[in-house]
Amino acid sequence: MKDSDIHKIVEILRDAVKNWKQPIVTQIAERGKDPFRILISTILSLRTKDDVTALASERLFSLAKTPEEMLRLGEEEIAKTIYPVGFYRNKAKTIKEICKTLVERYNGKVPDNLEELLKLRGVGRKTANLVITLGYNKPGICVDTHVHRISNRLGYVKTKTPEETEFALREKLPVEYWIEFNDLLVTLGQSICHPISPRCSMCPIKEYCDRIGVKRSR
DNA sequence: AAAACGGGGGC
DNA sequence: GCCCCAGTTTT
Repeated sequence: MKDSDIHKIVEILRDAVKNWKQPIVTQIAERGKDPFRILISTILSLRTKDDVTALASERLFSLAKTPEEMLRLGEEEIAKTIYPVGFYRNKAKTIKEICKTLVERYNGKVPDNLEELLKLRGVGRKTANLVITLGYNKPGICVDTHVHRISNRLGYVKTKTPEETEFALREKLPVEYWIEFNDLLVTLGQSICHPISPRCSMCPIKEYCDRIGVKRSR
């Protein structure tokens, strides 16, 4: 693709994703933009299917809605509640630790900037950027495996790691698209642009795509 | 750079 | 049965 194609691509995807299933964290974000809910839901969603994540998130938030309330739950209780998300013991520990830090050092509020968010145990660049964009509506570029894969497949960036992709996008992606870019590409990635054997024939932006690294497609 | 965390679902 | 999944931390 040409760099100038990005405007057309975003425009097409904006229209197309309305008809597709939205990523779970985006769904949760739309219910009420509570940064704490976004943060915890994102932690739960790591390497875990959407429906399982949604169920676990709903159960956990029915027990506690704030860091203070959640801190009163035992680690075992959290683990039992969020089961069967992947890495559930690990995540229970992470959630407990994050709540403790939020209450003790951040007055029970989720930080609204990258630097502070990244200090939290279990929060990497992907999670931190998602909280900033969905929770605080601030410019940020959240790069997960979908964004990393598709940005390279399109030929928009040429990078080896998600972190490199984030910095490359910061250089060339128009800032007005930063917040929504992640949601558009994740939705496309889950519906059509799969890691293996993507369904290129029905992709709305196929005419702009270089298909870098795509061996077989449907 | 690679391993570890981990259960569920698709094929 | 084998492989993959909105990652991050540890070795």
